[in-house]
Amino acid sequence: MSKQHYKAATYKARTSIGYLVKRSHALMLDNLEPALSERGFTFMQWVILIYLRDGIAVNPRDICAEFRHDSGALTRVIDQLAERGWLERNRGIADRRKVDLHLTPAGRKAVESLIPTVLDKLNFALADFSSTEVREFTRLLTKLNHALQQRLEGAATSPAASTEHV
Amino acid sequence: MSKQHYKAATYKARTSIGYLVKRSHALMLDNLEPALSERGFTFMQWVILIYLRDGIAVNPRDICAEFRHDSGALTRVIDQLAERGWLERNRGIADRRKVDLHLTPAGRKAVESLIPTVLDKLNFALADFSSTEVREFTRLLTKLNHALQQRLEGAATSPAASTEHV
DNA sequence: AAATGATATCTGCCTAAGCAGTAATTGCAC
DNA sequence: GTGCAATTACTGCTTAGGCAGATATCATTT
Repeated sequence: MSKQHYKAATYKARTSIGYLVKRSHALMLDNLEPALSERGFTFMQWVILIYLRDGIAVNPRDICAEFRHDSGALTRVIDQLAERGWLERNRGIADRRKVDLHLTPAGRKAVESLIPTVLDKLNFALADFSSTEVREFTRLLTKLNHALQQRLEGAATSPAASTEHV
Repeated sequence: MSKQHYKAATYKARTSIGYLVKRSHALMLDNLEPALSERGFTFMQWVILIYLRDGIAVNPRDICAEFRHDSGALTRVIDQLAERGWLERNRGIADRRKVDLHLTPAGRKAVESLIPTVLDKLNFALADFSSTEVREFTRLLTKLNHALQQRLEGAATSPAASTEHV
């Protein structure tokens, strides 16, 4: 049985982790998106480009899993990026179902030029935080993600798991 | 000048607060939404109902500000909730531009019946966390939100503020 | 009090995300 | 090896969110 951090008698939505995470996400987007849009990029386009830079070569499937984005929607974002010459698609050689994505030189240049802007916005958001706080914040978020990822995967394979913790 | 928590030379998207927050948000939704949908509610419907329960009576404007939701989209979600008899709209008495929202008895019953499900999912997500961790996590998220909220409001009134921190 | 500007809600339009179904390919059981 | 289930990417359809304008009301200035 899981710990009872929240109890019905005392629960207020606005102090719950769920609400706070949702709000943080929205505020971070509002912080970043205008800067990207000025340079002609959407947030999802940026996400894919930076992921390609960090991961060298990847398939749409990996991006869907990492960013929990819809597979159909992703195909269309990749279409846009390919049309503008920032990445290329190649059928996977080991597994022909897959599509290997890699940045073109122009794409690499574009993403590198965006990085300072994004870092600036990130540092802007965390200006009041000490290094220790950022480190602890990172640790807690990673821990939450890791736990949820594992639990959700488990629930997908065994439907009974959804009530298992009740 | 803000602290330089992130530097271009060492930046990896997957260890940044921005990415981690986005991912947490997505995973929390995946955790909660199926349970709500089983009971015939969407996430946004739940959000409005619980906010009304906590805040007694509120206007759409407050919900937009709190949840950073589009005003037009919100009108339509409220339409749905009103049609199903869970809340009622009244023109504001002090200010006739505003609309006062309040739960009907049926609406209150509905939201109360959903709370255990939601708490269960929240506790499920935080099962590995100690009380101290949850408290610190809450504090850090609140701090981030508060900082961003203030900074974004400032940027809205004075456009120069967007580069002020560079 | 008249005029101007700001605020709150709503409406229509457009884009993007979510969902279901398809085709191609692979892995596995037998 | 054949058959069957699972995986990957894509396509069409539906729905919800984002954006720009319209309307009604209020606040402020003169």
